[in-house]
Amino acid sequence: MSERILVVDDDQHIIDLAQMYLEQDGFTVESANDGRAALNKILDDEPALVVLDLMMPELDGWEVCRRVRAQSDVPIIMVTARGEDIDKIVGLELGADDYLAKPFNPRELVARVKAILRRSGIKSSAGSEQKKISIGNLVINPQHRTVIIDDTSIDLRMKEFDLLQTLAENPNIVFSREKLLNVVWGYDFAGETRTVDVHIAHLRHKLERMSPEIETVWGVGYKLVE
Amino acid sequence: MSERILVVDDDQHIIDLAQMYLEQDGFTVESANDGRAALNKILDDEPALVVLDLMMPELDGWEVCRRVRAQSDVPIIMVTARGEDIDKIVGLELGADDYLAKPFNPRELVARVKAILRRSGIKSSAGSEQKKISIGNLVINPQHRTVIIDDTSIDLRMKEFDLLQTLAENPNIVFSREKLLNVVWGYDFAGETRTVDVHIAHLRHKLERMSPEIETVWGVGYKLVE
DNA sequence: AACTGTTTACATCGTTTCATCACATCAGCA
DNA sequence: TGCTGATGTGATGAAACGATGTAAACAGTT
Repeated sequence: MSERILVVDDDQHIIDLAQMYLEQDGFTVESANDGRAALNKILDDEPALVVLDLMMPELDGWEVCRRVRAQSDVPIIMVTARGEDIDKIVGLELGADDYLAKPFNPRELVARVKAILRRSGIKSSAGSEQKKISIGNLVINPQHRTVIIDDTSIDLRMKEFDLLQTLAENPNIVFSREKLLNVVWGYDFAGETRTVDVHIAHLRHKLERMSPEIETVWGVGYKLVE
Repeated sequence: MSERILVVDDDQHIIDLAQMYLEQDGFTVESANDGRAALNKILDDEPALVVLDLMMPELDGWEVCRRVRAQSDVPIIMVTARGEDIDKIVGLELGADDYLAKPFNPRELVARVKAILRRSGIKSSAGSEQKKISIGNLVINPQHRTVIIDDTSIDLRMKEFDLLQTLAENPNIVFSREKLLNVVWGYDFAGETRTVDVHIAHLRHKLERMSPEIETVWGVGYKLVE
């Protein structure tokens, strides 16, 4: 039986992205688009954890958090725009358990959800540790953030690693540049999609001896194929 | 009361073609065949806009433009042979408001004239927006450059669309291949008239379900009949 | 300065669009 | 009917366009 996570945001795109990643790790995701709907779902459905956007119509995150806390100890991860007063959010007036700055990397969201659930003593049915990925002669260890090809360790930079991990988690699946920007850079990264190309080029250069290859799907994006 | 446009060119054929299309859209057209006559007309008659060929006997377009600018802010569209130094023309030394490369499509000339007049805040008495064309089960939207037959969108290439639009704007009127080349390809397109036939064939194939038909008028040309 | 990441600039590649050719077919006419 | 020039249309190659690869310039951190 998997934990139910409630994701609350007025932007459906963010919900979709979070949902995709949480479900991939074995969670069940419910969603709400405004504070009032969120409040109802939290009290009625009793999710194991709530991801709550601060800025919302109807009832904002602060108010939802305050009202929930009056009746429940459900863990809450607050999502905030950068620059908002972080101190007030965590552990203080509001009693949120953690926070995440926008734009967030969905993989980081998953990591925090797992961390909080672990801390709360709830045993996640989702494999609580990230597993090694092994494709051909490529071995990725997400815990240590290391990449090994034929027993040789490869030194990757952060973006390169995230990019490779994303592709390797779903081999043979094509990722558009936009999708990669969403996942690796965060959902509202404002820059050029061409940036992806440059990191792909770096990866190809460093991973010359890798047996799975990063293939270009013309007009669409990239995929990793064995 | 319609705007007066002055068209200046040493080739009477170009003037005639431009005049036909501009008048069809509700403008009044005056013309001049050389730079000196142009200068006089501009200063005496004060047209709302000037279409000026760069290459002319007596006074060339550069010189005319320079002298006009000394006394007047009348919008000028410069017509140039391809490959001439565009940057020098628009907004720089010469102060022209727009330019058009030869050979130009008369429909595009009309569009630019309207755009400039709109930008200049002069309200065109010509219906300033292109209207949809609807014949039988055929609907053409020139703004979006879309073609719909029986609620099904048809994907046309640029030349195909221009050709169809030209025929559909004057249903039951026969267009010779030369006329179609003038209007769709530009007035001094040098190629084969048979090129028209090929595009007509493409159109007939794509528009099989269209109720108006493209008819061949033997020895003359094509027309669209309901 | 060293390091990382982003953007820019230009070369290259793949696709689409177009013009022309080649040949088949057709309309008109004797 | 047979002839002739006009038209229909698939095939082909060239050009235009847009996508991608990649080095190098630039910007921000540490």
